[in-house]
Amino acid sequence: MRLITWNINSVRARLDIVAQLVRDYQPDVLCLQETKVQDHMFPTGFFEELGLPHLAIHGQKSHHGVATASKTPIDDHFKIDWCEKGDARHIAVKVDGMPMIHNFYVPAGGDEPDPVINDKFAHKLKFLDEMTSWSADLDGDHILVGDLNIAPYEDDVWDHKKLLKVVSHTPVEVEAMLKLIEAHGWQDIMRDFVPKDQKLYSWWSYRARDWSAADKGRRLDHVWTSPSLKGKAVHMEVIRDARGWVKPSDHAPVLVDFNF
DNA sequence: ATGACGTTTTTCAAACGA
Repeated sequence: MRLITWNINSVRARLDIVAQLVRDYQPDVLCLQETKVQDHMFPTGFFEELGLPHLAIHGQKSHHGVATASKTPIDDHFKIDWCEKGDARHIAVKVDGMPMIHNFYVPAGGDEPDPVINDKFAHKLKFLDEMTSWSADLDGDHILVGDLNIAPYEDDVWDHKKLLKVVSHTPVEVEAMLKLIEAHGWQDIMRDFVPKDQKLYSWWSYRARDWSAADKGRRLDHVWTSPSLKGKAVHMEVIRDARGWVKPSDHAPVLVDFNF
């Protein structure tokens, strides 16, 4: 089973490269974040033509939004309203023969890493706290993917020391994420395939003059599994090339093959 | 670290992203 997660930064603005990804990599399940489209305007016909006709979408106008597309039928799906804000940051799907797949878009957190003066950062920490409580009570087999907006390890960013006060890599966020991982025993699949002392990124800013040459990346996107699924992932790659496609997202897709 | 870039909207400027 091939799973790809990708923060697409507007699905409607990027239909061409979604098609390119699906054609070139043939995912069984594709999890998108930041779709930036209300459900009634989602390009469902486009996904049918791509061979991913089964959709579970949770969108809103302008911001956020997640969508999971599958080759085979989605038997069940549900959304969780984290922090009771009514925003679109999660959808879970159950596809036959696979574990439950949770697709997340965790709040970015704004600029200032201080919950007292920055409501967005406070929201991010509360969101992580709710995910931690939820994870602690979670039974069964689950896959959790998405843009979690935190690069936890030193080699998940291009310069650990320079990013210590930059939201996405601050100690308070990293501690919250490690606590979240511990709560369920989440397996960090990307790091099972690339050792923690090697650089691994999934996002590069649009603002760099030459993103690839500068290579000032961060690993903001993740694929985790329940501990019961240890050993089921057989391949992982960050599709870095996609960051250089025409009119790219600032995130690269992350691909994992599972042997269920 | 900075500045610079891209998407969206009761648009042509501002909010948001990370």
